[in-house]
Amino acid sequence: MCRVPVPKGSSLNPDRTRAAIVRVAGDFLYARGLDGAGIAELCAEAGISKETLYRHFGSKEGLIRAVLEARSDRVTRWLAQVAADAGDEPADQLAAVFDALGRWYREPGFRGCAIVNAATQRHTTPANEIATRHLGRHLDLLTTIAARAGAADPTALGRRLLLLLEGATVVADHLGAPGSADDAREAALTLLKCGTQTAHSP
Amino acid sequence: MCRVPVPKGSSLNPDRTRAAIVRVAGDFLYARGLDGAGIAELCAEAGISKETLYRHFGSKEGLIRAVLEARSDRVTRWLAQVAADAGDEPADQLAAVFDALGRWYREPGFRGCAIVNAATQRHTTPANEIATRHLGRHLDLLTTIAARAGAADPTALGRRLLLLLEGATVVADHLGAPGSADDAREAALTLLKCGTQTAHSP
DNA sequence: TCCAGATAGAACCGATCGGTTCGATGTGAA
DNA sequence: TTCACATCGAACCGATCGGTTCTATCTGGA
Repeated sequence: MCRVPVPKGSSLNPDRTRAAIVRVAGDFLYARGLDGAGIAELCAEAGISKETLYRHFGSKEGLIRAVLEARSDRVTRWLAQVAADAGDEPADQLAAVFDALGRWYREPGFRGCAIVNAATQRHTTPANEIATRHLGRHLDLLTTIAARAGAADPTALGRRLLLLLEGATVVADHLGAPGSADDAREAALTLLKCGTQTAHSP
Repeated sequence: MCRVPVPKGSSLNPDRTRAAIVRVAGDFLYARGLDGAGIAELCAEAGISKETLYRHFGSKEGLIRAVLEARSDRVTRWLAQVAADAGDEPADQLAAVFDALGRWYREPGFRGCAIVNAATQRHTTPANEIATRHLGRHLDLLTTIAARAGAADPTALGRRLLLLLEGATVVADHLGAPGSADDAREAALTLLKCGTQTAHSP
């Protein structure tokens, strides 16, 4: 009841604490922008003290790096899983990816891609590097799908599909058009068809 | 030589002063980000006093609004002119637009679209509204081209082309790939061809 | 000729920023 | 039992923030 540094009965687990901070701070910084909230408010939101934050992350930039890397890993795994769950047909995988994006765009609090947003706000390391790697991961996924579809030039097709993915996210955010995912899906399927030498139906 | 409020021989012209501030502040805020520089440094960069800035714009947000509106107008006119200069063929106009974007991506100091960046950093009015209108203007241009090309569904094709435009800008910025404009051009021409009922060559 | 207004430059304001330190209090492993 | 460590809450730090106010100086139109 009274305010004590370590509440009785609490379990002291630094790793778990750190993970919890990354999770809460990630949501908070995404919603408010990197410069839209101070450390004090962030700590209050996370229910931790500033000392705890600085012991775990060293600085605000350190926290941001941890948050962005965790988010990039999560999003990358998410899209890969969505594609994998869509079966073996590349066109189905592509459609599933954009459909998943569309559901994301419609979630309350959607504000675009957190990693791209962060790189836009900072445009310096580490945000920049994490964003570059993040887009590269998306490019890998799309290029792989393009290759499995038998594209004449899988890397070129992958790059074009990436434009649709990133464009859809920007348009959903700033034009207020979550339906951009549907447009992107249809465009992607068109590019896939036109970029594929032979239909591989038996 | 000595520091005087109004240098001898200077011509007092508030409108011209205001326009100059918008121009310099636009470049400065684009390069540094809206929260990356303070008013004091901005005024030093523009060679004006804080009082002058606040008399013309009232607040930092007022300055940002003026800067973004001016930028949106300029970019919109620029792309429309590029399309107009490319002749009557819709495919040529589309290619010219993406080629022009590619030249922009390669300019030193390119940092993505200033308006989209601002909306990402603020995500509140007025930046949000200006960004929405800005994307809408691009959409108008692309939809018009799609319609003139005889697209079966000009508005749908316009929306898909917009994804390519915005996606190319994001990818050029954060993946460090100015060649995204070429990818976008090829994808756009493919979508145009596939979305057009009949080739209108005589 | 005169005066309203534009402007520079500097001082100043309260608020907030990121970050540090400290004491009190608890946990968990040796 | 002991002690290193995790944690909270609060006080504190210098710097910077956006914004205001002042004086002095010059322009441009009445």
